[in-house]
Amino acid sequence: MSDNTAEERNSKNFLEEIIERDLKEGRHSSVLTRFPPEPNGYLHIGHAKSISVNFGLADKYGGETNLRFDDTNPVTETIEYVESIKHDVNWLGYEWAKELYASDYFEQLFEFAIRLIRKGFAYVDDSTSEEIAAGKGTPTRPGTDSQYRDRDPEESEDLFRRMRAGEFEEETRTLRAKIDMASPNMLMRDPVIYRIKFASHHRTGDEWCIYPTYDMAHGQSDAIEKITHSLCTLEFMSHRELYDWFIDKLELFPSKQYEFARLNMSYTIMSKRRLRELVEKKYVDGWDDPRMPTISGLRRRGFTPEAIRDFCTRIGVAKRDNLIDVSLLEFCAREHLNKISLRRMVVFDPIKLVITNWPEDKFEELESENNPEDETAGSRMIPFGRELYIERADFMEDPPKKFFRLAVGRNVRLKSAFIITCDDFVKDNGGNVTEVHCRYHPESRSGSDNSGIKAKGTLHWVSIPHVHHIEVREYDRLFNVEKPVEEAAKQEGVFTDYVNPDSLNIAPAACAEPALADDFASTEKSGDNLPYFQFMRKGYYYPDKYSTREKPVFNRTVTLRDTWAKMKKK
RNA sequence: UGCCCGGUCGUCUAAGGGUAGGACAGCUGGUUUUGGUCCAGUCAGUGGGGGUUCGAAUCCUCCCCGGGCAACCA
Repeated sequence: MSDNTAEERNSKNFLEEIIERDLKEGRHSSVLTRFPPEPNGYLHIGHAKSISVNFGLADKYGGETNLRFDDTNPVTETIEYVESIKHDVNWLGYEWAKELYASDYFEQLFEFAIRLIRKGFAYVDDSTSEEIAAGKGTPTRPGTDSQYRDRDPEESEDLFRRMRAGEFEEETRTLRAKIDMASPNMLMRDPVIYRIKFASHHRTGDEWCIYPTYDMAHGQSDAIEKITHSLCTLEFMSHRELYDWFIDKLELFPSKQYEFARLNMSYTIMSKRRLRELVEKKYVDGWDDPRMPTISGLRRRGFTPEAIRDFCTRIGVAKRDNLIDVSLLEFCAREHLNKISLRRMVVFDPIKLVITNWPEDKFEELESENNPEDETAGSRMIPFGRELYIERADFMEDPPKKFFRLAVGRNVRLKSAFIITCDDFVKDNGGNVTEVHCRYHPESRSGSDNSGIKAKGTLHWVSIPHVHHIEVREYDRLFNVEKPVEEAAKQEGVFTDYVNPDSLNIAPAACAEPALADDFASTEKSGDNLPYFQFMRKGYYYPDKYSTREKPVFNRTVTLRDTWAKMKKK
């Protein structure tokens, strides 16, 4: 046990310090957090961070976390999103204490509003949205009082009840908190807290035609649930003053809001609005397109929940803006997938290899381990014969010294099979190599090699008569600049200008060993628990949701680290 | 130009008056029937100026830089 690990264990992030302080000082005796998504889009990796923070912290201190949908705007919210969010949180491996909805509190929030009106802390304003905006002032100029600001509380209450009754058109009246039109905090300049919307709500239907705004609902919901630590992202910082104001004026449970920096990741975007735009304008296949940073996209791509949780732990929590390198996510994926994935051999760009001293009609089944990292994973059999496919890139006519693969006069090991020596090759009229001829060494059989022959490299291969064709989809980053939104602002363009046109490359007929077809047949019922694969020397792959036995489709999650590719670049 | 946050290796994140540490990325080697994994090593940082102090990433101050704030969105 070194000092370093001890140090790591003791280091706390600022939220942990706050919680420990509150516990120690007796402010709270337990911890209750909440994850409060608005059901107006799919969850993304940034939400995973928030989920990890909220559930993780509660868990660390023996507390619980509620899942509360912030569903105060029926215009944009749907049940489809509610379902996807629940699914994603579950899939990530978290269990909420209670499933709640801000809409559960509509009646109570209405009563809160009445209470504010009667205390003189809120008033009905007949101004148009333009007039309200104009009256707000600017960050450097104070606002001006609405002409309705000093309306009698009785009159406001009456109007507010009539708003609820549906007597007024949308946009004609709002309820505003009466705070301070000169506050340096724009949000304190009499914010609108109720608005008229004749919209059906996914839970309350047509019961309401007035809906509370975020500020009227969020903190109050926290207080109703007795949330101890209400953790949100930095952009809500200036809402904190309002959050506290409501709790103070309504004399509610003193929930406290703390803000942390949201996750930003290179070569992607993290805004529901913009992700929706990618979906609607068909830049991608849907919210779960494997290139999307959504949880559903990552799942379809083949990332594991463990990898995503590990990622969220590694990125930490702080208040400074950040841009996490996507390579960290890839590292987390490789680290987990390496331990659990089944190894299979798939040749993407085949070239024929003939074992000249192997009989034409002879085939042998060779055993190969499913996962060298996991003895319990067992093994499978692979047919071997005279004619095989290997990767075109694994043979060179004119190899450099550092090339460890096939070339005339050189040896390589065929994975789980024999060492072969290359004698010759055949070219077509165009000068393309069409066949490679090799001799195998019988005494070099995998597992009982007493040939004494050395081979620098090992190749994957498939027996040509036994090939199963599969479609493989290889993905690259969705955007070709690190920060698409910032870049667009700088160049006075739009973020979609930077969508990477080569983010999807389909290999329609890669050649797979037979075992892969069997693996797939046995998992065709689909779901979230398909097996994770490593195609040897290539990368990690996961069956796509549209994959069938007739037409197997695999998504590349991430490549293997490739130091040879790096050497070639230099 | 107002208010509020923030600034530590390339990227994240620790150190809360006492040796600036870890991870990812990079680079070197070693092992290897995956040029994977694993192992070892290495490169690299406190935005700037003053001040307090025996001692400052840490406290004070001025400056610089970055972000947020003017939706009947959340």
